[in-house]
Amino acid sequence: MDRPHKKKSANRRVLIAEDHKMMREGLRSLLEEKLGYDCVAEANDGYEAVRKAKEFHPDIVIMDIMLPNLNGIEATRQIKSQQPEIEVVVLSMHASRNYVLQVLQAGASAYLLKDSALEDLAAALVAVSKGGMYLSPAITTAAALKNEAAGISPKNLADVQRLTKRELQVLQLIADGRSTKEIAATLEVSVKTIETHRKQIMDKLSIRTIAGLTKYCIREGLTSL
Amino acid sequence: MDRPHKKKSANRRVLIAEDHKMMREGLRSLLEEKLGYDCVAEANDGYEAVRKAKEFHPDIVIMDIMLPNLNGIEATRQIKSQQPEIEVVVLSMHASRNYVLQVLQAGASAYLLKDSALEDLAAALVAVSKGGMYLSPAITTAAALKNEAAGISPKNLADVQRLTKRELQVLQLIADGRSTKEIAATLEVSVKTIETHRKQIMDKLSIRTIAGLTKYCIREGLTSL
DNA sequence: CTTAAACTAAGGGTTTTCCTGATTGCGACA
DNA sequence: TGTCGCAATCAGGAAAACCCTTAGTTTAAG
Repeated sequence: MDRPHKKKSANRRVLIAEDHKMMREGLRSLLEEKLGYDCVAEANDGYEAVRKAKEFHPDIVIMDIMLPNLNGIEATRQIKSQQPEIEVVVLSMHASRNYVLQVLQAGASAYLLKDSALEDLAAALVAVSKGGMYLSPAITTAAALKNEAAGISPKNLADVQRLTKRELQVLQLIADGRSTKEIAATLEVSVKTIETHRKQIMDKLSIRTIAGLTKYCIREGLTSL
Repeated sequence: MDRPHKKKSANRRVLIAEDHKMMREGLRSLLEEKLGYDCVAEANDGYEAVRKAKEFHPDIVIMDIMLPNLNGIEATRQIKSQQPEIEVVVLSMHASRNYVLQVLQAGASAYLLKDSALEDLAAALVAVSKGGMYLSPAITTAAALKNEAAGISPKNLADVQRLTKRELQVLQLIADGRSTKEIAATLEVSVKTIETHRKQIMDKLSIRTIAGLTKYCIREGLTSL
């Protein structure tokens, strides 16, 4: 009664926030032709997503996590803080554990990998319509995550966040392409120290290669391309 | 007459090579519902694309450029060398000039950005069906590129593109985080050989670190995050 | 047939990494 | 006020990777 746009016979109204037009149109086609949803608007970036969510009051927002200008997580946070009745389904390329946590914190109700099947999307949409949650089957630690997300506190905010200041500093330098020796010189400590830090970092992140660390840094915005 | 599968009344048959299932299904929906094509097969990576092209003999292959294991360019090259009558439409995230050149060299007939509109895809498909070429409008240097592509010679190919097939292969594996030893094992050659390739790559690209190579690969779409 | 370029690889010296400890200093907490 | 945990520092020695040079084979081009 307080949501006049919700008529029993109408399809559920969806906003698609995704920066690749082709993906967007593909999604729209899937949603409209196969799943019977109504795509009332599309957004190219995070800001547009927030604006159009306000303008169109969709029931559901399908949100790509990697949006220009304002990323999907932040956009989700803003939408949920202004219109908590809107359900957000986040689409992501990667099954990165940290991401999932952040996404759930931001208030999203579903985390779907982009290589999930249509059925998964359908399942996610049904789940969130009923006020439930949905995590991609591929997210193996789903149950654990939910628990974590429930009792969230800065302490258990992902192994990842447990990097110390020094380690972050070193990690950034590694991803910038500096050698261990250079880093040691820059920070004015011994090479051995940097080696230890690197090992710690790799252990904490469960990443075993420089290439992996670099990618991680790019994902986390610690370095640029 | 030498292509018995081409009947006047049948829809044109398409193979989709794209590693994200959701994108794949979206594309399939667009192609089948809106454009009247027949998606006869889907491929998850480059090798599968080559295999399924042989198996299904589609008229057109829609090929993502960023495929795991064997990238879209190499897959295109292999398909075109075995079945030159198949037209390949390459999809890419980036409007990277070098890429376009490589793609055309590999024998593709169209280069489309993933944020093109459906009409662009439709236009590209029509163009290649008629034996034409199509480049995304966003590729500003399109005309210049075509000329370059016509009179291609290894010399003017930009330092960057002088990487040989083998070197590209090695580069991709490096950026994926494989060690020299692992790469040697994978390609079944000696560690020394890989070292030589790596050195060649670094010389050609003027990049001296793994982190740099990784970033380069990400920029160029040779690896994903 | 000659040349060039891609791919392969070895030898041998240098550097980095990897693994296993160890020490110091600092805040927490009983 | 210990002592516990943890961040930050560093070392030794073996293993791996790196660097530089040289070179054989194959293949495509002229």
